[in-house]
Amino acid sequence: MSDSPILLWFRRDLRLADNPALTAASETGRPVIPVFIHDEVVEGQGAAPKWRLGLGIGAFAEALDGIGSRLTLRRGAALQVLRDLVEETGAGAVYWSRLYDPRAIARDEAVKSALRDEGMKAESFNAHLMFEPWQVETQKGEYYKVYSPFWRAVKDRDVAAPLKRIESLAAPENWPVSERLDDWEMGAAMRRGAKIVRPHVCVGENAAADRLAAFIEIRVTDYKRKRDFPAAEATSRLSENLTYGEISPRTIWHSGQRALQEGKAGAEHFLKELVWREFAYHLIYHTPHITKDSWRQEWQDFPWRGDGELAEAWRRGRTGVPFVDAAMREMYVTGTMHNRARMIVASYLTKHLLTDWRVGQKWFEDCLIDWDPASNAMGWQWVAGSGPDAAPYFRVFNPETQAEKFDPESAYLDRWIAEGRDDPHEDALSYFKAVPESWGLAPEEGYPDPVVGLAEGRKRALAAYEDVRK
DNA sequence: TTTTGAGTTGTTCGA
DNA sequence: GTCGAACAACTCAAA
Repeated sequence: MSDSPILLWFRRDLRLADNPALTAASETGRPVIPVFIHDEVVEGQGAAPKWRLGLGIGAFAEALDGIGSRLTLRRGAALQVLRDLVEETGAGAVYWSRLYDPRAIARDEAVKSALRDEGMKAESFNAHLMFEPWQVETQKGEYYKVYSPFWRAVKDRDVAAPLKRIESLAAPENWPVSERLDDWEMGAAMRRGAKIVRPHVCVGENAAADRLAAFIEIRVTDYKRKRDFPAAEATSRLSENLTYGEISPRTIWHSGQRALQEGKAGAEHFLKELVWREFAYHLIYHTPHITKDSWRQEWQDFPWRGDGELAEAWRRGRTGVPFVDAAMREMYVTGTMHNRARMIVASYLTKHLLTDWRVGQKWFEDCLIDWDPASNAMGWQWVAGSGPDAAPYFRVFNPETQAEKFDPESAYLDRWIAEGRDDPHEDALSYFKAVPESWGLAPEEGYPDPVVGLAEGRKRALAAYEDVRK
């Protein structure tokens, strides 16, 4: 038992550096068997995140090969797979990094108690967050419901320095049999050609570290000024890597803190964004219904429209509102969307089209390579008005005004809208190659008329929101 | 217990 | 073109 192998169950912590579970396992000196389990919690993901996860697993398997270890892949219910592996390898312990969304918590609690009942050591670690949701509380001992006080509560806390990259792992006498990643067909649901999206993703721990370094070196100074401009390439784009744990939040935190100390202007705004992610996890942990139901009880009965033609126009980037359509196409082709654009398309769907925020949430889950259950639940409800720290009811984004303010040169629209342009941008054309033929889209078809007038939509939204208030 | 100040990201209208 | 006010009222968090 004392020298029995440890199963290291990887999930969204696909990295060798600053991985507490991995470090703890390594320090025992016992053989470590890295495992990734493809279970229903993975199965429930949308097309793009699942495809992107497959790329992440592939890169991480290579990284493990590089240090003389290997990643064992198995399909099935997590508990059963772990039991099988214990049986096959004689492992005496299972380590993993905690997750915080309700589905994962339910699964992990069941796994932990079952394994312990069966005499196994089962330990979870924190690799995903800087501040555990239960370690931040108000003076009254409650969780935070507003971002600013949350920020003030954590901003001066000490965050432990990142752990060193693991350079070698003791191998077991025999490796368990692994399935082949290709057989998992992680990209099978990608209706948009994976070939179209592939050039826009940035996979793996090394790439993530390079991305961070480049951001801190070049862009953080102008972050405050430029981050709101979707055509500016002023953001870090690290959400993609954070999602799969290819970089740790505290690695980013410490880089940001160093930049702050060096007097780089945008550093504090950057750190605040990282803490927004923490806040989203704080909320999803304390109020897990945020992923499915109105966070505010009084919004439960808001007469949202369900899915339908309007939502379909929104999904297809054919609302007739250039900024909205540009953003939806950006997401379809690249798997990401600029933050400001996310707010605008969400506001348009929930307010101008009065459509249920869950319709939008679901489409984002299908399309975003940085899909994150906590950030998205919080973000959608924030825009819809049903969430914590919510926008005042009268805050309805006007996509035209926003375009004038944040895309004054029209660079974003030019990049993503092909119709009616003499020499359309390559990315704008790639959208038409990416969409399913069944959508029947072609750039020469012409640009659609607006599905609803902006002024009319705004008026209608304000009236509906007025009603719910009473 | 009560009070106080504040609350990510907006738009429109009229001066 | 620019600027301030109005658009509501309520909840949150700390003093």
